[in-house]
Amino acid sequence: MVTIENHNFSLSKICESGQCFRMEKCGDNRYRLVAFGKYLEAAQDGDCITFDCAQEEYAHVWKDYFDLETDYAGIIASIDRDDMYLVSAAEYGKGIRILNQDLWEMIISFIVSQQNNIKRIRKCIGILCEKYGEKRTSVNGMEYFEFPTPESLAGASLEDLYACGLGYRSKYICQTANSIYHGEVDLEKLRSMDYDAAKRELLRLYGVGVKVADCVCLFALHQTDAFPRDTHINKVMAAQYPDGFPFERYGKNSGILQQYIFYYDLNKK
DNA sequence: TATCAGGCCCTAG
DNA sequence: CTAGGGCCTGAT
Repeated sequence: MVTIENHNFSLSKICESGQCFRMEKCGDNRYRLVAFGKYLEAAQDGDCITFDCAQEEYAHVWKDYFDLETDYAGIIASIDRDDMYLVSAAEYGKGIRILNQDLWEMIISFIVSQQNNIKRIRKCIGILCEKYGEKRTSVNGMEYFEFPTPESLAGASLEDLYACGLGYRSKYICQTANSIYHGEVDLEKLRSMDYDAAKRELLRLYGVGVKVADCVCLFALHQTDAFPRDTHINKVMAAQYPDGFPFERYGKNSGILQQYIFYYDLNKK
C-alpha cells in the first residue's frame, strides 16, 4: 500500500472526466482500473490517496500514470482572473489530472469514442478486452482482462469486430490495428515526435481524424498543447470565446484547461 | 419516431 | 478548401 497527499487530485473526477474508459467506482471513494496490463484499486479520503500496490509498482507505473509530478495548482493559478468562465471551469474540475495512458490503447479507444456516448464506449471496450485481451488475476485475487494487443486485434475478422457492437467503426479498428501491427505507423517513433509531427502521423490511420488524433496526443503522448475539439468544446468556444480561445497565453497548458472546460460543460447542472 | 452521443470518410463544387 | 450525406447503436 502506498499513501500520498495531494491537494489537486480527485479519483472521482478523473474517473468521470472521460479520458479513461477502464476505470470505475467499486465502493465508497474507491476505484479500480486496468492499465498497462496491471490491475489497481485506489481510495481517497480528502487529500489523502491510497494505492493498493507495492511502493515499487507505484513509483514505476502509477506515479507517472496519474501525472503526479505536475503542478496543477500552478496551472490553475495562471488562469486569467477576468476570464470568469475558465476560472469557474477550473474550480469545478480541480483534481482532474491528464493521465499518461497507453498509446495503442488510446488510439483504439478514441476511434471507438467517435459519435458515441461514454457509457457505450466503456461497454464496447469492455467487450473487446474480454474477447481479445489476456485474462489475468491480480495479486489480491481479482480477475480482469488486459487491453488486447495489436496482434490480437489485427487477427480479428471484420465480422467478429462488428459483433462487438462497434458499428461502422469496425472497419476503422480493423484497418488501424493492421496498420500498427505491420508497422506502417510506428508507435515508438510517435513517442519522440513533437505535437505537430505526432498528430500528422496519427492522421494517417484510417478512422483517426483531427479530434481523435488530439485526444491521443493529449492522453497518451502527454502533448498538453493538444486541444481536442468535440461537440462540447465547440459549443463552449462559440458561446464563451467568440474571438477565439487565448492559446498564446496558455500555450502548453491549453490541453489541461480543455479538460476542465470539457468536464465542466459535461457535468455542471 | 426523431434526435443525439467527446467524428470520420468520401464525394462534389 | 468547404459543405453535406451516410454511418452502427442504444438511450431519451
